[in-house]
Amino acid sequence: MSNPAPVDENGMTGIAHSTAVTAANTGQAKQPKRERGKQRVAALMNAGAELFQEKGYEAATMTEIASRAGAAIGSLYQFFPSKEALAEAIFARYSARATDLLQDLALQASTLSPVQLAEALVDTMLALSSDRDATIAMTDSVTSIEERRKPLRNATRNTIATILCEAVPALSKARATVASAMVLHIMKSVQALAIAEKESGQAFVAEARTVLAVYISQLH
Amino acid sequence: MSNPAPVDENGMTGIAHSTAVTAANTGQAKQPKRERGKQRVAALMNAGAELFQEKGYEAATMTEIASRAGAAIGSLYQFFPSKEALAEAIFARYSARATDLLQDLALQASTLSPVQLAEALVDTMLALSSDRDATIAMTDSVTSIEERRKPLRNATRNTIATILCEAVPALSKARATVASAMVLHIMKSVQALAIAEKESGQAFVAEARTVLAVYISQLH
Amino acid sequence: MSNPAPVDENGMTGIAHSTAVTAANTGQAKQPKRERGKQRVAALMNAGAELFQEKGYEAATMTEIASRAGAAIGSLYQFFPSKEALAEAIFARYSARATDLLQDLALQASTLSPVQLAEALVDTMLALSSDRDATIAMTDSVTSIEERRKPLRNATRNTIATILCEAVPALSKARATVASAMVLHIMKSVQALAIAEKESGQAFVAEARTVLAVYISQLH
Amino acid sequence: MSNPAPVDENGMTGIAHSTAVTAANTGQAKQPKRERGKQRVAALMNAGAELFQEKGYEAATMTEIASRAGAAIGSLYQFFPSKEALAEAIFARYSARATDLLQDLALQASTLSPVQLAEALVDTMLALSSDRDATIAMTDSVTSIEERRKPLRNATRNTIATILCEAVPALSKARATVASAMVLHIMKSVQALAIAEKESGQAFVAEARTVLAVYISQLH
DNA sequence: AATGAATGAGTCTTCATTCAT
DNA sequence: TATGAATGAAGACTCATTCAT
Repeated sequence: MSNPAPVDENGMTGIAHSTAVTAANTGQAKQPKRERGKQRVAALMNAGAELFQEKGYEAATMTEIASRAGAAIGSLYQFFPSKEALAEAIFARYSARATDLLQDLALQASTLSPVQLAEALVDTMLALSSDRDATIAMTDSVTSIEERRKPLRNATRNTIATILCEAVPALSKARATVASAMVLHIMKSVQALAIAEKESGQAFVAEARTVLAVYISQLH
Repeated sequence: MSNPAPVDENGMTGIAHSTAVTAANTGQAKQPKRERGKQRVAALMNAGAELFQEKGYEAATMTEIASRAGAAIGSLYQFFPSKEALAEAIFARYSARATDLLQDLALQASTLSPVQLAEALVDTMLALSSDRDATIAMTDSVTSIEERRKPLRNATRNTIATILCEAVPALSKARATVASAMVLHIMKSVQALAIAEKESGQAFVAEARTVLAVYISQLH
Repeated sequence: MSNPAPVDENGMTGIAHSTAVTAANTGQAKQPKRERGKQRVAALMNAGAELFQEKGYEAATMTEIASRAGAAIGSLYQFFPSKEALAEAIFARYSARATDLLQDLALQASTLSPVQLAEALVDTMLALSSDRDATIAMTDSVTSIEERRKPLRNATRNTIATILCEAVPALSKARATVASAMVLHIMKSVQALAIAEKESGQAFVAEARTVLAVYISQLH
Repeated sequence: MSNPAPVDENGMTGIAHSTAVTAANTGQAKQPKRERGKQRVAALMNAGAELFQEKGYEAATMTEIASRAGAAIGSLYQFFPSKEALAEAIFARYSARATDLLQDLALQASTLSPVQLAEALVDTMLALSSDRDATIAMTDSVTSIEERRKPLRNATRNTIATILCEAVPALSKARATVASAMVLHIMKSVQALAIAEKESGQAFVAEARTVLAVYISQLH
């Protein structure tokens, strides 16, 4: 909302389905043992993602994040030992989701027509929008995320390149690489244009599907 | 650099050539009377734009901005009464440049082929990239800029829509509006892809030109 | 170790053998009813004494103390209702030990030569060194201990004065008082010099015995 | 006051008179440029030394230190970028003073009788008492000071050993080394006993002079 | 006009203590 | 009784802004 058209790199890996999706794999965060704890961790991460996206990483305060999740500041620190750790956990969750989604798509790529593929890619983007804004907001400020982002982006592009090669058998490896970047960029228009503007959103999503289909169709 | 692929909305107005390009239109900034003052203001704004882009709005400190511009903190406040005022001045400069550039393009639009138009649009984007990153970095944190951005974007889209209508006479007003958003988004890929990755940058710029040409050509 | 040469006042009372050695005399600590409880209390106090000495009173955290004693934080609070209560219990234990030791020495003082007395005093100091560091570390931060320390010191001096009077019958009460303070101070060199420097430690202990013997011998 | 009998190692170097005594040589502290600044730095260091000694390093808060010096918290941080930096500056001042004082004494050692030497040593101690308590309070908590302390102590002992050798020509190097440690320890009784107890203080100072004279006289 | 020391509100983070399980 | 998650007051430190020089 406050980030009307953030179109950064996105992220979806070519690696097998991410094993863990919880905060723990990020590093220091204490793993919640009880069911209650899991819910709290999720609430905390959601609140963090929202606030990071609304006001930016630096401007979002840990106190407000805890407060929005209905927790005390101490509780937030029980699970995430630092603001950066929280940011990394959010990034990890986003990264895992993106990876899973694209991976699934790769499995069916060879059976899809350009139009169907375009639709599937747009849908993938729509499903990820929630954490994406937060991820973008964190990039400039959190060094560790800045570093993790490039690999994610490369993995994503590779997977898309693979998908393109399956959908368009004649496509050379080299062309697929460049094309994957453009496909990814066009996919982002869904978030940049459609989501930011609810009214005319539908028209933009439709346009994105069209452009993607046209672009994929003309690849050779 | 630190902002690998920031592809937000950009900004180019449909309004007549911006009247003032200096900080003056921000309202707060004191107008320097002599040449020396103008240079200092420019240096200050450049330093601010650089730092905002490198570290993000919040992380950039007024002290460091002044320091990079070779000025004392007191001098910075002499011209820009607050950090927000500095941010607005930088945004205003970017906004004015974008407006001017696109406005010029609109004058020649009717004489250009789709391919030529695509090239011109890409060139416009390349010319603006320096201040764009800073503008994006400021958006989340500076409320006043968040508000100014939408109008800029709308104006930009209108101008692009106008350009498209002139280049593709058969295009309806409604379609031109949606198309302008997509054109703008594709233009941003230049910054998102090409600038962020110097090595393969050229290939991406070329791809952007192609995609834009293809997209414009198929409009009707 | 981290307290290379802490030579504060020490503590040994002139009062009869301390009645209770456990945390009980602190007032707050709950008396454990079974053997297992006693062990746990001792473990907790030992862990506290160690940590207070290693990192200082403030830097030592209740969580780490419990953890080192192999107990949960809740258990620690079961026996010691506050950090200060734990500190007081440790002080009380040290105080009682010191009192007992010196008291025993007083009983035999009249039968000892200056050299033998010097040796006995040095041995007393060596026996107490473990808790002394912790006690010193707590003094600055825990008001209640700061207050308890002076009485302990006075009592200790009184007992030493008594010992000196028995060992050196000609000694006046007034002189014995001043001398006791100096004797105590020299005793502390054992901890300050000998313990802190393991290599040359033996030489220092020997020197302390000598000085003490010389000092006592010349009293009159 | 709250540290009635702190008798840690002290510090006086054998190196030539310390070059700089200001806070700057400690490391990061910004050097005050105006006269006003120097006064402020001194006030800040005095307040820090007082509070560290009264409540211990951890318990003393930066806010209270600034407040006692009549400065804002921000001003304190202008000169001392961290609590540790302040601690180091105080230690450096103490270290320099101690070095200077002992060095001066070494120059006249050969002309002094044991009694005169004893008096001079006691006077040296009295002159240093103000910063000594603070230094001791900082030792446990500030790693960098813990490390600096041993060298200071060694240097001090060396200088004292040199003094003893000049005063007692027959003294072997080895014996002088051990003796210097004991002399230093006895010197500390001045602070431990005399200063802590104002009433009977005089008697203790006198006793210290006596013991020192006796000890030095019997060296051979 | 230029300078940079001074200010203090606001941020992240820690940790003693409580209490539901 | 034992456990450890939850709480929030308090502390170190930063930085936008002011103002005396």
